[in-house]
Amino acid sequence: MALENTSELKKQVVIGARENGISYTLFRNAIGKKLGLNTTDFEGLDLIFFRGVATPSELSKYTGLSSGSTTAMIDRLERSGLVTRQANLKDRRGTLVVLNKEAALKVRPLFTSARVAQNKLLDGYTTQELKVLADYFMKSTAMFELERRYMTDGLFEIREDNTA
Amino acid sequence: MALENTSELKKQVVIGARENGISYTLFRNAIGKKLGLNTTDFEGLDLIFFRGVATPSELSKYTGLSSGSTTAMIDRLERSGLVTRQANLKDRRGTLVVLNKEAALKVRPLFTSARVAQNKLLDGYTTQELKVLADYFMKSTAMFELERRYMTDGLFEIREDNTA
DNA sequence: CCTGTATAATAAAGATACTCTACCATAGAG
DNA sequence: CTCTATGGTAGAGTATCTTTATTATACAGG
Repeated sequence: MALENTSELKKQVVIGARENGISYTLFRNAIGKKLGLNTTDFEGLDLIFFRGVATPSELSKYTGLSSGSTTAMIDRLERSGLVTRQANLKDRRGTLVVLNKEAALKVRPLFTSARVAQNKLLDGYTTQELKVLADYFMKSTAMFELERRYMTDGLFEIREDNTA
Repeated sequence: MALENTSELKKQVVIGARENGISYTLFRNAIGKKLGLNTTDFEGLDLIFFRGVATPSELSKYTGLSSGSTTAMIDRLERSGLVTRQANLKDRRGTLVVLNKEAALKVRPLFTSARVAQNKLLDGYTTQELKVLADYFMKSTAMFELERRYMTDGLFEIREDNTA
């Protein structure tokens, strides 16, 4: 029974991961709408929010957008008063996009409820179980990243900032 | 040490979940691009692919699109020969969108590699650990769904197809 | 039965966002 | 101190999204 059960469990995990991803995306879209931002702009803001700073190139990679669209996105965010472009002293070709203080005050509260709920959810797991979850996410992320590169570039590229 | 460790682990899980979501989305976008579909159309096709059938309403909820955009999306998928609209005998107002056989043959191979990799990844976990993962995803999905409703509707609605 | 209201889906207009190409400035290699 | 690669922006043309209006059907109540 344990063996069949395992197969069934694996299916549940795969489907669960999928549905979790969907609900997470829809939740984030709802926040974006609350802020009056479209999906793209909120995705960008989200990265800047978590990192504090981001370059247009990073935003482009993160969102999968073309460089032109990324410029337009930053324009819109800047016009909305949420972010500011700053000179990049390390590379004078580049630009840094930083989050405005008022933006942080506007965005953070919208995440509060979910953050609390997520913490409460994780309180229900033992240290050992949390390790399993953290381990899974790390490996799953690496896996999807590899699969994406495999899809995009045709085949593995050995040298790269990542392992693989 | 165990207690501090737990707090740190929770952070890792939160960040891991986030990055996993990002990599999953980018991976799926790469598949969509391979099929010559934009993000929206592929998201729709993806639902139809996993379910076999879907109504326009379901597609609208799933993608977060307006009804008009959903109609346009189905038009494009139909023009691409990937899906077909069928009459819904249970509700004559409605329509059913079904996946064409050729589409399945075209789409499935693109998921094969990732499916195998995902299976291999899950092989590394015990039955007990898989239960933890499945449990987490179920609860996390419900949590985000509740948070989304909370965000969208302003407050909880007790009666609904879900628990809450 | 048949009237009122809600739901499913579509259509078309106008606004918005995306891709692509071209372009400028700077970095880094040889 | 050239040559090529990288970071970013601009603008044209195309594609997509939202909004409003419309048609058809469902379902509840009198």
